[in-house]
Amino acid sequence: MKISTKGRYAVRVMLDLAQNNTGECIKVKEIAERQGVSEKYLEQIIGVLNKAGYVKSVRGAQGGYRLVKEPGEYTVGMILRLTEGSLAPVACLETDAEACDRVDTCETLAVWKELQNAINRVVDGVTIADLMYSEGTAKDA
Amino acid sequence: MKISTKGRYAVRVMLDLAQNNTGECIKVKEIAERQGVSEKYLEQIIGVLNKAGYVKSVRGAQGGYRLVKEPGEYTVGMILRLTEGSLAPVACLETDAEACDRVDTCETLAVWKELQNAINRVVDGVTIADLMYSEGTAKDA
DNA sequence: ATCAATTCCTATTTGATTGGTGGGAATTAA
DNA sequence: TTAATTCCCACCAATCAAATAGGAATTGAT
Repeated sequence: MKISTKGRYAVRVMLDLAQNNTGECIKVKEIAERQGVSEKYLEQIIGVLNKAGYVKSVRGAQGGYRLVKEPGEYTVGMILRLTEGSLAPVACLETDAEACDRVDTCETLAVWKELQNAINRVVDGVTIADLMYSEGTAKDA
Repeated sequence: MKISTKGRYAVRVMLDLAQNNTGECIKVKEIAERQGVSEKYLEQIIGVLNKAGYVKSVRGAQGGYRLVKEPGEYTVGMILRLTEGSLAPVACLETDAEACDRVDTCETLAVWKELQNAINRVVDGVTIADLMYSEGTAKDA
């Protein structure tokens, strides 16, 4: 039940782009330095964000990346689902799941559904904009 | 972000013991047959439940397992934490986590904390007794 | 006393996934 | 033309998931 570095870094990349937005392109190298993460690895991750249209790339010298939309329009859930693949806590709840033959009698399915809903409510309720000025203070804790 | 078979099977074992309780010992073999899962694999899993004192074993012929407490006293969270290890969505929220040097400035920590709380609320709010008569109907869905 | 059923213990295996690294082609502003 | 950058893909090491396997220890029944 862990979110992988890929998903976490992706959120941090989006947040970094939002916080350091000056209208200019931001290079992977800069993000990697600020975030303390391998440039090569981030390249891959931001590539996914790019293909999905979450960021816009400019190739060549003086190139880089910028957000396509406003920070408030990206939920953490969107980013995680894109990079992690799925947030379903069990495979049989995935959208493309092949039917489990126990689905009609599975007494545990109810818990996993509740869990999935709870997870979705959190990640879909938080946007990059929400993270921009929070300085590490959780609503709860 | 998946719950492994180990955790899921553990919940099903506990539920099976609860539903098929006749006062007699229940053998791993029976559970394996009912649940459609490898006997040898279940052996390992129930061994963990046994060491933790969640079930009581009787060795030798005519031996088997039974629940120690009432079904209502076992939450899904207890069982999952025991078998999965931890339900924290990121390593830095684990109880024995070594401090991340970004902890003071980490803007994303707040989301992970919320997520963890949401997960805990669900799994700690559902007991084996709750699952016993549900027949696959989720509160939501 | 023996036997068969059962739990208990631990090693091994297979495949997938995670978390990267590395090389180099393509693109483009200066 | 060159240097900076994105883009693309192959590869790798370590870890984990999900079992499988073999046999020792225990015990009720005969």
